[in-house]
Amino acid sequence: MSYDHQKIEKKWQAIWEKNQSHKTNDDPQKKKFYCLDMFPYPSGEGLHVGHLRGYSYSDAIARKKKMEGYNILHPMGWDAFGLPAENFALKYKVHPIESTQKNIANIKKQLQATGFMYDWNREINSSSPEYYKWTQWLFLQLYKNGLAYRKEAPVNFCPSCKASLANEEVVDGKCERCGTLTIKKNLKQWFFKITKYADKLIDDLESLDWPEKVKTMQKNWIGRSNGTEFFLNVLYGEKDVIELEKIDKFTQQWLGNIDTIENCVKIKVYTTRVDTVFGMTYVVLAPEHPLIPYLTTEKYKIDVEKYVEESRNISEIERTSQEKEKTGVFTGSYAINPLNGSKVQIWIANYVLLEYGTGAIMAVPAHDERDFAFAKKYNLEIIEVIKSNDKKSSVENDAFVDDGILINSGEFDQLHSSVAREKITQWLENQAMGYGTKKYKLRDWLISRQRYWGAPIPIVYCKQCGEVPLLEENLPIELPKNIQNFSPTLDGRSPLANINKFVETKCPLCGGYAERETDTISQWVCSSWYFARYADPKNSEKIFDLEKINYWLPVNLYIGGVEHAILHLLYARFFTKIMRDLNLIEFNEPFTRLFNQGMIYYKGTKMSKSKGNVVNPDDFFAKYGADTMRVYELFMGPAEQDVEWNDQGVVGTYRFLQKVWKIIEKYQAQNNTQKIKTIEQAKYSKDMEQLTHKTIKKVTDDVENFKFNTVISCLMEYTNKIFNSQFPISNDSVLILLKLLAPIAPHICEELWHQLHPEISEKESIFNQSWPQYDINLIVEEKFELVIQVNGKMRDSIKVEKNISEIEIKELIFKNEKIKKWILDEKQIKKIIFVPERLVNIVI
RNA sequence: GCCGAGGUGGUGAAAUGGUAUACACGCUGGACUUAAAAUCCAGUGGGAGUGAUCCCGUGCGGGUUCGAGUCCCGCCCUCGGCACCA
Repeated sequence: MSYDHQKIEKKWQAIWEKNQSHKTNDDPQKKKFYCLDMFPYPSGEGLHVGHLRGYSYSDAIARKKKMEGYNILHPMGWDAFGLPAENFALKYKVHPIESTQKNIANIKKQLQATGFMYDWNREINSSSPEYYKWTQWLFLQLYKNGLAYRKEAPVNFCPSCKASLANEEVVDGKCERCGTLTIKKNLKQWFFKITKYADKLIDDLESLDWPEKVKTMQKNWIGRSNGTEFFLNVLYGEKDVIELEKIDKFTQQWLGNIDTIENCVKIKVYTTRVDTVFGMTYVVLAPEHPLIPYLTTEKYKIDVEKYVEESRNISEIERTSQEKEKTGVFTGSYAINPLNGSKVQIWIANYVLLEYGTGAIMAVPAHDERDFAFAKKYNLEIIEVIKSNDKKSSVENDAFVDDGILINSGEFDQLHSSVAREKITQWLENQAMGYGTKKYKLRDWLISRQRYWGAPIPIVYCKQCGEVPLLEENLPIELPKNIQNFSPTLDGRSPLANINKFVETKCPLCGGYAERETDTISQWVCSSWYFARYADPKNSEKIFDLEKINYWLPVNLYIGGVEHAILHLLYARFFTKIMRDLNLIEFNEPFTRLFNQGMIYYKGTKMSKSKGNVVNPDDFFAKYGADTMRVYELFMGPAEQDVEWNDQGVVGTYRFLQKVWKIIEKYQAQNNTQKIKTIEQAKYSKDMEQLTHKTIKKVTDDVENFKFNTVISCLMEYTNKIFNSQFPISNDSVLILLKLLAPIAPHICEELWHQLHPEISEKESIFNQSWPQYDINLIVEEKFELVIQVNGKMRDSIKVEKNISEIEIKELIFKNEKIKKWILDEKQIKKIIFVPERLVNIVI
């Protein structure tokens, strides 16, 4: 019987299904391992072999861990809400509920055909009311704890998706999904206060076994900086102070705690380089800064108004253009440097952003590249206040931006930058003119979407009571199903707004007429907590049971693409911290270890159906089988690296599996009762035993380190050794080969295992066998290959006893014909380097 | 510009500072076959030589070392991420 992959793969998938082999039971007595894949969205295009790479890694790890005796949680589910699913439904004019179900069924079939050991009893679907009930419930918990709020703000809006986006969903000013340039739109939107957790989200990264790249990306995204905020007294024109009463309420508020100091207007600036404050030669406000009208003098009014108007229009369209030419305009007013009392011009410029810091900066052209470029352009003064150690550099041509020794800085001269920052901040604090503070680039998370296919936000608006959260017992608020038109609208309102039956409701507080919030919750929220639900997926009373959470969570290993480095992984960490503060869980970080598998390219680009360059798993499985695909995908190259799919390369792994099959055939055909007869055979048998244990060690270690490509090459070598031998195959070597290969190629190994054990029932499985252990004593060799080098170049190698002495080696060297050629006279030898159990190097 | 990863045969790629190119693909030759496929065997970095052998070789230029793909310094290129964040 030859290797019929189609037959055996179908056979074992059916048997595993029938016996519920992959069902996970909570068993507090057993050590657990939670191995999680990022759940996919149920795309209408189905999966291609590129999608299956990450799943193949996690399945191999999960199966190996199972053989090592762990209780495994290896679940799968669907990130079913959101734009892709909805757009698919709109395109094919079906209801998203229907298309989502269909797409899920299709992908599930593909995953099952690949033979992954998911426990489908725990399948979850983020678009099912049983699930989004708890998404809504979490929203209410955030709301009650002041972590969800509604605010009118200029938000990123995608004109093509017709929905608002979170900052994280805007890449280079474009919609992360469809690539359309986003616009700013003033909308009343719901936000989650992720900024409250900024410090924890940075600091807790330390403890995680994650790729450094991802940690760095998150750190940069949160963008924490330490600096100083301080106030500058302001003069309207050259000499008049502006009294606070003359400023409108909004601007007063915006300026913050200014009125606690004096009764006149000050500008607040933020800097990380307060050590350079004596080099301040002007101050810059962002074009949207609310103080501008109060500061602009008559003489400059026309210029300023024109500039502000222009930058308002430009900022929306040209924000993303590569050429970021700095422009600006003088207001006519001045600010006073609190450190030395010098009077500096107040400018408006496009390179200062309102949203970051205080929307205003002190400009130190000598020590900041942007200020330098601006000062050169507008001919503003440049004062050097930091001396570099490097005598050659000067602030004539470039800003000097490193730390150094202060000069031209009064009492702070001669201090190093790092000391000066502390001293000057202290000085400002003593004068009540400033303080040390931290700033973040991270903004609060915008979660409302003006789309149909999402969980409705559980809030109503009542004429009497205002904004009212729904009662928990009334959850879920279900999406209306029987509607004709769920297309997004152009007016920035959700399609739900047109469904009176949905909108009109009663106020939970007063019972009077109220209207529902019609925006839905971003699908990123749904995926921010799903990993916890798998521990208790069917609980209808609680979001999950704490005991179950305590057993299974956190996730031991999380596998997925690097494209989620910021969005999903940041949101999930944020939700974990919230759930912990709500005492729903007792851990701090959701994913202890993260692994990002590389992408598979095909014909030069990323596999995708729209580009027509996919390898369809259904076709592939028919030709070579799921096991071959799994072996090939892991063999292609290092797991974290992008790799190119090669149709020809596949056959090598197919041949490998066939060879494994033939070995078992050969083993079964041979007479296994024969005793070892010859000396050669005895030696072979000993060498083979040693190789077996070496192989166990290598495979075990490399799987742990995700080096599956070398795991497979090692198993290929082992297989070749067994296959090419003229001597009978030992029982040990075939059983161990099958066990080591089983996590990667489960079907063929299960089949061959059963062929070797015809007496056991099909309920038994190779995956209930224990992972092979190696005996370190058997790996140790008595002899080794001694490399003989002359001047670092290998000239010969000889097999010698392990405990050979240096004197004995010397004798061997001088007897060696090949080496004699290189050494004419022993007096030539300068020295001899001995590397124990490895080599000897003769230096002449 | 800044941060990160990488650059090794015809190709995918191996290599705790110690035999560079394991494993696999492809290619060449051979066996089997009427033939092909499949399978099996041998060879396969470049150069010189009948040959044993020798020389040169891990993006480029230096350095450390008995010995460097690996460590250090300075460049070049590719790919990812960030980018007026004061």
